[in-house]
Amino acid sequence: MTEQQASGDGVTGARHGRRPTMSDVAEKAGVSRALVSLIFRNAPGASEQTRQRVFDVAKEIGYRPDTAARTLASSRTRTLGVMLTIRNPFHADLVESCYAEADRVGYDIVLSTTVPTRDEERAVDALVGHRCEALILFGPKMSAAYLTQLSREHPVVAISRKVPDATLDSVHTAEAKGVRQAVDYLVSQGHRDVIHIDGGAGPGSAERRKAYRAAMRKHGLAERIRVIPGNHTEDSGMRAAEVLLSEDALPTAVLAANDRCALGLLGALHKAGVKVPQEVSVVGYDDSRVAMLSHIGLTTVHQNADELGRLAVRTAVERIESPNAPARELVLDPELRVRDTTGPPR
Amino acid sequence: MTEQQASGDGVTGARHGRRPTMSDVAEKAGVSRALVSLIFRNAPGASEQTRQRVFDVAKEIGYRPDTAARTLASSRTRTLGVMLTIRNPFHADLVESCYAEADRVGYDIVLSTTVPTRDEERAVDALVGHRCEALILFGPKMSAAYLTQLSREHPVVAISRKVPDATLDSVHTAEAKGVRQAVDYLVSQGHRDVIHIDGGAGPGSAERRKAYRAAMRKHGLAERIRVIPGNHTEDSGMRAAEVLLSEDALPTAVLAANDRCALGLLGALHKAGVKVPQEVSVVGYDDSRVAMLSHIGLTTVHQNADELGRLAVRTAVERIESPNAPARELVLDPELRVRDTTGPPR
DNA sequence: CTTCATCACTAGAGCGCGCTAGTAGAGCGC
DNA sequence: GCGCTCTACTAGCGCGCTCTAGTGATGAAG
Repeated sequence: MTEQQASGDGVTGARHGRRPTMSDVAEKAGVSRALVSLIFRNAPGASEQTRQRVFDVAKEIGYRPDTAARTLASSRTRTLGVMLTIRNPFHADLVESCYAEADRVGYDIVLSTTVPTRDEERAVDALVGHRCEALILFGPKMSAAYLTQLSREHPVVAISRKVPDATLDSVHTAEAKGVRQAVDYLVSQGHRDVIHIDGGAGPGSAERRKAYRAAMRKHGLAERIRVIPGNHTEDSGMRAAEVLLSEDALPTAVLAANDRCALGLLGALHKAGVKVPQEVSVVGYDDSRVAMLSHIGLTTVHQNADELGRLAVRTAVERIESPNAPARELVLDPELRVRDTTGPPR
Repeated sequence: MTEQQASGDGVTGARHGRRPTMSDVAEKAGVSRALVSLIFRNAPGASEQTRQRVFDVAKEIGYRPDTAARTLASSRTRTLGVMLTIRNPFHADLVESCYAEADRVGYDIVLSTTVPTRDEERAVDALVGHRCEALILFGPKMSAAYLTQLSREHPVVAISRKVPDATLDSVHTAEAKGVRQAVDYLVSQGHRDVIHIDGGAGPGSAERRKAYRAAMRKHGLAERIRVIPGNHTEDSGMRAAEVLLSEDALPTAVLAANDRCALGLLGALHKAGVKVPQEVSVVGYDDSRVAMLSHIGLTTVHQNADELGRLAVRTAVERIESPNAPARELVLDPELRVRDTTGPPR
């Protein structure tokens, strides 16, 4: 690493003084603080002329409303808290649709991500601390007990997680249906050795695992059922590949926990010289936009991110407006998207 | 979509009552509010016994400190604002390292992303509204004027963006060096028709474009210089592919604006049946973890995300502590990572 | 005994804003 | 003139917390 002193004004001068407040604007514009407040809230009751002058003054002295003070003073924050895993490309898709819908209904969004050094509880704490009026959790892995407790204290919408006897709203895809489609398709192609890398405690994993077992049994392949433990990261796909490659024979098809897992698996297989789909077919889950774009052409179970995000925001807002309404579960239909990582068995 | 009423308690009961405050905790624990405050700030001056009792009571009634009130009351927020583009996998890498370093130095991080419906200005406004003590901008595309103005009002660290005559701190990779390595390598493999899809107004694009031209000239390939306009999204790679495929002959190598652009390009080439690297070699830029993992095995210019994030946070904190220190520019060396999307020309 | 330090705790101001309850003044009808 | 309405504005409380300047109790030192 090299370090240089920027060639600009060298010493950057006495900057970053006291942050201007509403009173500063009011004083400079020759009006009361209350009027400035009113104007910045877009409330009626100020003349157009004064309004303009206040905005001009504000811009001139670099005034921006203080979110903290606003939040504190008003009972409403009109803010939704979103917990996500930033590494997950599917979550990026969801975030975009959430923003779009939140804009439409006049809410702000605050993001809080989990990273390896920051668990879900910390991410949630940050959102609650910001006084979000509702929490939208993308594929939460937290315990059902914690989730239930949380939903007692705040409006909570879970995406891609079904909670039995739920006291919270959830929006998800019919996991079983997606898995069934995938297995049916693989079997119709002639596959019999279809294995599943599961998502561990990840959202929807239990349902997918169950559905995989059921679908295999339906096709009379109960004896070929095999589940390799995994999770929702690329790493689990790579590890599963190691396991498979260490054995005598590869299965002819693998149903991965999600797209990330599938990508990890593909990477490891590719490194080992295994041809996809000639030697092994691979199916993902999510259809995150990246999977579609890359030249991988991943066959995967499509979840409608736009719709999931939109519904989550709408449900959250409705929950805020009527906290005592019955908990709802919105279920979207998935759809298998056949691309290039699947084909007939070798 | 189907909708079901969750099978739980049906009506969710009278929930989400008034949020408990410090006073509630104080009253229930039989101490003053000030003491509770002190305990939650981890300040000395309370007995171990009382401390424990207060924590117990807080947990029992579900108290969590209100960030807004905290922020308002204290001059410091110990919060760094990070502006990013959530779609960009490289930004995910950066976010992770920022969190890790922020934890180490005792700062919080607030994220604000740009999405198609939310531009950089709005993302920055949100951060400033949250009273972040410094802003860390991942590859900002805003005008130099706006950036300079912003840096006069707040400590600002830009990642991957060099600002001439800077009054702000920046942390980036030696763009030119990376591009030169890539061109040198391609030429050493025998390529002569090396074209460049540029990043438009994206961070570092100007430098990379310039370096590409210089490197080509150095190899006596001035006449082969060709820059296709693009940006930092997958879409631009796909569009560039369209352009190239509509022509008589493909170039033998393409230097993409970044990994996302390279991925889009690879996808489109693959769909058109063009073999990589046999017919065309492709080089990315960033080395986001996804590029490495996928079975793409993208040849790309590695930027050290861990180090970039770490340095950005450190620089931000140092800037907060000494606002008048000279602006700094930290430059890391990039490194070409040769994988599977490059080879000798056809 | 007094003095002083220390510990454990409290009172209360104020952070920047939203919002309710007001007021001053203009315009109007009678 | 009077009362009325309407527009354009203002006063000031309080949101939940931090933080300074305290208080009272205890114990050790002199």
